[in-house]
Amino acid sequence: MAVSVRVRIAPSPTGFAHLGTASTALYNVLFARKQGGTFVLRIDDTDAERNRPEYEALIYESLHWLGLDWDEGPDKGGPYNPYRQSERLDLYREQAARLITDGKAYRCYCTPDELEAERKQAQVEKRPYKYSRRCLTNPPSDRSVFAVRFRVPGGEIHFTDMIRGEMKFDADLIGDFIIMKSDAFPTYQFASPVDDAAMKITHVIRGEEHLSNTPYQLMLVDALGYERPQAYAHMPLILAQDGSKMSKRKHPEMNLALYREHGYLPEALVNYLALLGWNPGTSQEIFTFDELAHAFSFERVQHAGARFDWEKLNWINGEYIRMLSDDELAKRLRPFVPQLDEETIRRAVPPLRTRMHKLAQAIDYLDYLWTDPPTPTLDAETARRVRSAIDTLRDTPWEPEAIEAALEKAVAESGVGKGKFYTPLRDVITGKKVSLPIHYTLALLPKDVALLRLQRTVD
RNA sequence: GGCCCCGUCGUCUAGCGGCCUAGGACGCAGCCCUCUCAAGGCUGAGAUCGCGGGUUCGAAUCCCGCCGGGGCUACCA
Repeated sequence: MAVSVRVRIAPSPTGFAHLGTASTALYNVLFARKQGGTFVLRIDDTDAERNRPEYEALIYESLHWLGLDWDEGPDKGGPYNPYRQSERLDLYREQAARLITDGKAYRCYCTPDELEAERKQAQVEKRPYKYSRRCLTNPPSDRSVFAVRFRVPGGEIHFTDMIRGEMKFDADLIGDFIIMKSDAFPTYQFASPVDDAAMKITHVIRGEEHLSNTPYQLMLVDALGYERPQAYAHMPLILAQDGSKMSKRKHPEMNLALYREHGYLPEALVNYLALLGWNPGTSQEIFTFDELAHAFSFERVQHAGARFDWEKLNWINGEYIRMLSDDELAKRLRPFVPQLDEETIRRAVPPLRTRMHKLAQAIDYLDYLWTDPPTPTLDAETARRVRSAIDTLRDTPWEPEAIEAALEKAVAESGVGKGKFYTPLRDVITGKKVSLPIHYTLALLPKDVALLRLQRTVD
């Protein structure tokens, strides 16, 4: 009888919500949905120094925006409350005490400086560093501040990674590591496996940076007598364009808020993220969420890190924009052009939709509607053509089709081509070299305003 | 330094011993459409499969070494 799948993400609220969190969350959700399992959100706020509640809110917000909703979490509760590690401190302390009682962990009174000296010494002697176990064999009696160190049993650690297969680590190479900090907070290495066990997590899906951490956590799981998770999956990292690891400092694309601000559709970002490191084995590029959940499998996850590529994201986002209905696109455009009324936005959608790879670009096409462009100086011949445009437009119904027809007639009579005729009109109306097709450009502007802008250049 | 993961067009990738003169997508170039910009259509350039050895009748695919990148080795997660 198979127990139902339970997966989790455990982000740290130490800064803005970032891309890696979204990516990991996505793979967890995809797996959970496919297996009919449960997706848990746990807040890993054991770094008292750097955690901030507002960052936690940012995580909720970003994940909700992406549609990656969780079944259990600090905000909605669940059978394994609480879901914030800072509220589970008693559990970690109890378990650490149990390990100490069992002789599987011990108090370490070494100061950071002393440990640093040990490490340096090892480096000088060109030998791999392992904690000296000074506090295990010969603890000082005159100190009171301590951390708790796990007594690493050594041996070989085996586990299954759903992406890479059977993994094997030599734990004799791992030194005794700290599980409880001197501030009585657990380290990640400790809190994570304790909570995974307590919350009955069956599959641990996380970034590749945790692959080497797995033996640490498995030793703890064994020492505590917990059941091991069924399997792990370590997802390839998302790299910056230059192939380096993404850093918050140098790579703004890490910040999830940025995507919303620029007008990337959450479903497009999800689609892109799914394709970064995974492929369906078919030529399909655009997926609904359900299609992703259905097609997803760890066997088809890439083993190497993948570089983030704006161009591909832009293309996918453009595809999604073009697939939206007129009304839906108008609705999503609203926050980007608050200067415009709904009716105007709605009328701008048809010519706009093929011209954006992100929603914020609408501003470049539409800002002439609320910004008065400078009045250019026209030569005599151009002025003559503008006058003829004014004449024909004055009696034309203010609709794109009618305007187009009227203008084409004026063009034919002018003896010059459309390009020569329309370019100055575009310049006068928008002040730009690029705009929506001229008849839309005109139609979106109130007729009197459009005629005024034209008229004042020829007066 | 030690341990672990990884290495196919610029990028994301297909490939799991012969179907590969290495396929697709993004991007790029040209042409068509066209009032600008897009979108769309059509064509095209682009990878000696990191390098060097093996194994094999035959290797991008298997093995070894090297090089390169990344991760872990924290009282950060």
